[in-house]
Formats: sequence, C-alpha cells, structure tokens
Amino acid sequence: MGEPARRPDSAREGVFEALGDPVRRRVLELLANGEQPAGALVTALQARVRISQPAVSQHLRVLRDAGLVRVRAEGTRRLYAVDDDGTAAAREWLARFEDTFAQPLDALATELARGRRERRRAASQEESAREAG
Amino acid sequence: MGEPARRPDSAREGVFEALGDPVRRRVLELLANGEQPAGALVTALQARVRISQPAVSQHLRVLRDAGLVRVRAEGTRRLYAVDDDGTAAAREWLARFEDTFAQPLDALATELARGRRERRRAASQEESAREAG
DNA sequence: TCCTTTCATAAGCAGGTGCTTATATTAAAG
DNA sequence: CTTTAATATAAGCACCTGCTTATGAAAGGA
Repeated sequence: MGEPARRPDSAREGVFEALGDPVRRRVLELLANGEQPAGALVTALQARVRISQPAVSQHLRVLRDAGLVRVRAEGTRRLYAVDDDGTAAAREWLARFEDTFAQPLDALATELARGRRERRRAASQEESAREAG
Repeated sequence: MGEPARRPDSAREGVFEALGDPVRRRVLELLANGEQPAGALVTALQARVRISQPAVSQHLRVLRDAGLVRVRAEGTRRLYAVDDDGTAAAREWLARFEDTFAQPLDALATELARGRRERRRAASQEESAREAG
C-alpha cells in the first residue's frame, strides 16, 4: 500500500496544477539548460520579477511534489534538475489530442521515451519524501 | 496592432493555467472523442461530480480563451471541440524537456503537426471574440 | 405570440494559492 | 564553538479562482 491510488485523470498527481503557475514554468525553463542550485534560480528569477527566496523555495517544493524536478544535496547546496517523470507524464496526457495523422509517429516517440524512462526509474533509488519520516 | 503582445513564456496565453484545473482537463478528455454540445458535457461531468451548468459554461469559456477548444453554433446548441492551437502549444512548450535521445523523432512529429495546423488555420475564418463587439 | 430549451453572463461568496517576514536547519569555515 | 552561507519551514494575509443562485438572451416549436 505504498502507491498513491493512481487516478485516471492526470498521469501524475498535480503535474498540470504545478505547470499552471508562470513562475514555476520559468523555473523549468531555467532548468532546461541543466542542473542548478536553488540560489541561482532565485537570482535568475529576481532578474525579471521581484520575488523572495522563500517564495522560490515553495515553488520548488510544488515542482518536486509533482515529479517535475528532483533535488540532489551537495554540501549546503541543493541542486535542482528537471525530472523526466513529470514532464513525460504531461506530454503523454497531451498526446491524446495529437492530430490523428501524426499519431503513429508521436505514439512511437512516446513509447520509446516511456521505455527509457522506466528503465531509468528502475535503476534509480526512491529518495523522495524522505525528510517527512 | 491586434496581437496580444506575445510573451516568451507560454506559447499561448493561459494554456497551462487552463490545463491546471481537473474539471477542465476532464472536459478535454470528453472532447477527445469528438465534438459535443455543451449540454452533453454538463451531463457527463455531473455523472462524476456535483457541478452546475453555469460552472461548466465558465470552464468552457476559459478553455476557449486559452485556445484549447473552439465552438460552433448550431441552432440553439453550442458544439465544442478540441482546438489544436492550444493543445499543440502546450506540447511544443513541453517538447523542450524531451529526452535528448528521443528529440529527433519528436521534433519531426512536432514539425509535421505544426505544418498541418498552420495550413488548417489559414483555411479557417477567425470567428473568435465575436460576441464582444 | 408565448413557452420551452439551451446556453451564457452577473453578482456574491468561500476556500485555495502565492506572497511576505520571521525563524529553524544544516553544513562549512574560521 | 561561533559565525556565515544556503535553504527550508512557519505563520499570516491578500487576492485570485471556482462555485452557486439568479437572470439574460437567442432560437425553435406550439
């Protein structure tokens, strides 16, 4: 009984809710260039809008809970990176609205992506929700 | 000067904000099976959760503004259907997080979809925001 | 014309969401 | 061990969002 019930709605809990915020989307865009510490994200965001460090930290929490980013501790830094689990879940949900003509090709691409993702997932240890214990 | 400023954030204004609501995602899922009148959507939604007709109408408005659905009047009925503009915009934004290995294939699929979409768009008349005049 | 059907809009309210300031936590440095 | 740096959490508040009821609008049928 470890599974979180798996609703048939969105593939992963809260993915689209997390993507619904422009600041969080911007964070993902910043992470698209690769892993970055939380502080760098704060700085980059503050170059555009006035936002506090705790606000960014809260956004990162939401992204993490949605499976859109993952964290890696390095000393006192927290290095954030895009997590394929969440982004792929969103893409797979959206794939159902693909143009019928394009479906075979996209379905193939999605299938390939899923295979890789699951292989990667099986090889990595579950380290989420650890600070809650 | 009719263009709405085109932010570099999300491809289309409010697409992900619209997708952030579970009811609206459910509406899109229902429309994935094809065009449906507003009333049928209300009935289908009410089979799962308690929701009023105006609430659904408001959700449909948000989806329409985001370019995720389009409407077609037939008598007193309003027939709703998925609009590729919005769904494709969401997919294209998410494409940047695709696994690097899968990119060539997905990029091709996306390109094909965009070509078809733009052709279709050029062939159809602009009929949005008409009731506002 | 009047009534019914189908849908959209208006107004108002409750709860959720995101923000801020203040503080706790953890690790490294001195 | 104290201090500094980096980040997360707590508490509280304002606003946004989605809901409901009530009503408007438009088309079709009797």
